[in-house]
Amino acid sequence: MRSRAEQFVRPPTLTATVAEHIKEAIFRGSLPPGAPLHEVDLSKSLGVSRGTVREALRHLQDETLVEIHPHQGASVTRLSPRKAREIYTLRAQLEPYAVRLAMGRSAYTRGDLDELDALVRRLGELERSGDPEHRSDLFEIITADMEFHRVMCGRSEHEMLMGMLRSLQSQTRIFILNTILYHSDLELDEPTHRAILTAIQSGDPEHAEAVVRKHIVDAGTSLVTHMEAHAVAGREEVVGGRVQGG
Amino acid sequence: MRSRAEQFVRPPTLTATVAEHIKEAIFRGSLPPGAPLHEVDLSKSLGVSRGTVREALRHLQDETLVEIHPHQGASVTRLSPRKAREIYTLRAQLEPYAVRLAMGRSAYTRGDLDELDALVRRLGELERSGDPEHRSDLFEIITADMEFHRVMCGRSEHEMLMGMLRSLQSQTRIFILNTILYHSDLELDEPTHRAILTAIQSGDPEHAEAVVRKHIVDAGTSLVTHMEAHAVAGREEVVGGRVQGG
DNA sequence: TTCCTGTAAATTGTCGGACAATTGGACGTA
DNA sequence: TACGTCCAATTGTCCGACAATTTACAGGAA
Repeated sequence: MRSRAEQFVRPPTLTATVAEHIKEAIFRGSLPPGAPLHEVDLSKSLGVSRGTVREALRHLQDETLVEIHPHQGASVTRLSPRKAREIYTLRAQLEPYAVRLAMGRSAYTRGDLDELDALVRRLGELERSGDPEHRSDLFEIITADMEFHRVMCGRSEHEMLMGMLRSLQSQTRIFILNTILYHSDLELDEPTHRAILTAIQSGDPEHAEAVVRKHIVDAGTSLVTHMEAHAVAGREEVVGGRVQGG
Repeated sequence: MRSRAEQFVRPPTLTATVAEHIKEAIFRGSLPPGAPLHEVDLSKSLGVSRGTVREALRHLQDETLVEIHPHQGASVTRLSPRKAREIYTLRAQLEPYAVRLAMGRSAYTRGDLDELDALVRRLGELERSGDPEHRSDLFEIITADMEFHRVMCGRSEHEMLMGMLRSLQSQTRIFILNTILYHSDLELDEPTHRAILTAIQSGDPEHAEAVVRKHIVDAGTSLVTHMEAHAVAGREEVVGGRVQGG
């Protein structure tokens, strides 16, 4: 919280709003991986010009949430075990580092810890009450999960690092939502998140770093194993647990 | 290398060409940090439409090479010690990791090592013969430097990691070009690059990793110290501290 | 049938002009 | 000096148009 005067919420540019809208649809699963993003259709259904849609799509491309093939159009980024592995290995490198940075400066306030605690509890409730077979429930679970990671890393006060993590976590959302949905042997994240919080509270940066890294490595390994088991040899692209022709 | 028939060089989209053109100008220093990027001027001087220029600028924004302030226009990203520290700390995290990945799979071929060796030698020649007070000489030196790092990390075969490093190295170019230029107490990079290559050839991943990390940490620390000492008017916060390793 | 080829439809890439929205600065007044 | 108004410059967004390219399909040849 800054002590400065209140900042008014500026109306963001239309392009940003459109990009946010599409992103949200991807996060919720209404736009699954591979879904075509037709410029004219989008501009008509959103009531904006084609140019604005184009700009929004380019931004999402740079966030690697959509793929653009020249003269063929844009589509939601497709999934592959390889991409999953890359995302999780990078997160396993960067998130522990962020936590170490924050702890090295004793940056977690009492308020931060309370916030993390609340997020862990909320995650637990959602995981117990929700049905991961339902997109809306799964969306809530993933949102709580990502929020925990965001807050956890936020205190690093490392702007560029946070930018990278935001992108990686966005992509993580797509993977979890569209992979787990069809196979509900989902492991609960509440215990590990609880363990992370405890480690942070312990005040030992190296310990916390190790716990965070292990959590991410385990989650990544589990997801990748899963995807590879359900992928058909020779076909790398996987969408929503089904194999797409090449 | 695919065994398929030869791939013809596709004419890239105009937007990509324009973005590349502007990027090159930034790398060469003809567009220094803070330089305004006027949409109409650019479109007229490049002979393309304003929309194309806009798209190109958005891409460069997502690469954090230009800043866009709503209704005020775009400009080349400004420098700050903080940004320098962020860039180098991230590189110090990611490049050693890339080298470790590559060495763990024994991915460096004889050809790779020869290529790296040639780059080290070229760097040495440039550093000895060039005058770092001249932009064109400095540009060549930096290009050889970055090329070494690119090849060094390229064998990691980690697409997403390479994407991040490409962006970080692009920004590194801006920093070096526009900081060193005015203060020629430049440290020669040939010896450290030589040491890195030797470490890679030694076959010990942990050793190589450590050498790479030290090189980047040292370079970052030197640059940040430099910037803080010579803080220029118009720059924002100047915070103490040095680039920390892993 | 299967393979090839050429044509047409669909979609994106790029252009130019137009106007609204916003900003920064010049100007005038107290 | 301080303050409020007006104006010019620039970006944000829209529209319509056409070129370039890909894809689908129909039709012909082996």
